[in-house]
Amino acid sequence: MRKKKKTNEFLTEVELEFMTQLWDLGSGTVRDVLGKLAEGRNLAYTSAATILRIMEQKGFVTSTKKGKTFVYRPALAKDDYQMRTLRDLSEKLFDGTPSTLVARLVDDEGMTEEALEEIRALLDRRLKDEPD
Amino acid sequence: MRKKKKTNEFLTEVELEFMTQLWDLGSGTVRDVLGKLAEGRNLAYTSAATILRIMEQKGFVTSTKKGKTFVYRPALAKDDYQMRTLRDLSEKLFDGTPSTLVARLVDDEGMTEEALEEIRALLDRRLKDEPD
DNA sequence: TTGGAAAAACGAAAGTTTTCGTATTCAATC
DNA sequence: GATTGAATACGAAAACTTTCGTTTTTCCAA
Repeated sequence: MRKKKKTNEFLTEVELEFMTQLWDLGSGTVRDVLGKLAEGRNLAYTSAATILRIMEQKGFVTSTKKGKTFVYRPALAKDDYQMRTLRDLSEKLFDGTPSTLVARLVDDEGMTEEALEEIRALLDRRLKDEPD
Repeated sequence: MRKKKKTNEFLTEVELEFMTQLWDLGSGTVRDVLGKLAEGRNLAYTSAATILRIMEQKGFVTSTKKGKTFVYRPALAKDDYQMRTLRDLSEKLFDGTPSTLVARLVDDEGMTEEALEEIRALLDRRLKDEPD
């Protein structure tokens, strides 16, 4: 029996790179996305097209045809994907305790006072407005 | 010119699985790590040995010989790796704003009140004890 | 000392990801 | 209808990851 093909619910590195542009654009063609990639990134048009086609196969994006050109659109919201990713990371690297995750963020010297305040404000709001 | 080999500072999925055991054990042999993997995980001894050997090549672990057996040890602290990972994730998926990351955690319905309190306590401590 | 069990060394197959070339399709225009 | 420039379709090479089989080395007990 052939090994079962791994159906990953997570984006690969390049897929994330592309999806980030699509989230930003809302929707776009191969050329739109390609044009929005980082400066030094030299990727052939056909490569970009292939990546988007694969992403559609995997269900990460949908497409509609406009004239002869495909317009791609994210099939999942960035928020949702962010949360899914954090759950996974929390599980895999933080022993399932999200507070350890935040602890590590807070330990980070690179964090500005402002960012920290912002985070606390978020928590205060959540703990005040929605007491379980 | 052959393409430069990508020197990734991050663990692959299987490497993380192994490193997690090593962090927990402090140090261990191939057999120690293998024995600590999840129940249904059927991995040949030689596979485990290969993975640890590769991890050593990559600099993620070090080894010393005890009798005829290698004892492996993490070459980086879990804390450090957690932070490195969060920085990367923050950059790649959260537009470089860690507070968005925490926002997504806080939005998570699966988060317990207790975990939220814990996180706020962390922040209060950090903001109180170390005012920049 | 030596036979055997356990570990290491090594190579390679199989799977996945990333990239691109070539062929084909398509629509607009000449 | 033929031409042509742009897009899609497809296959495959290259790189990396995951897994394991075979061979070699090593220690120890009989």
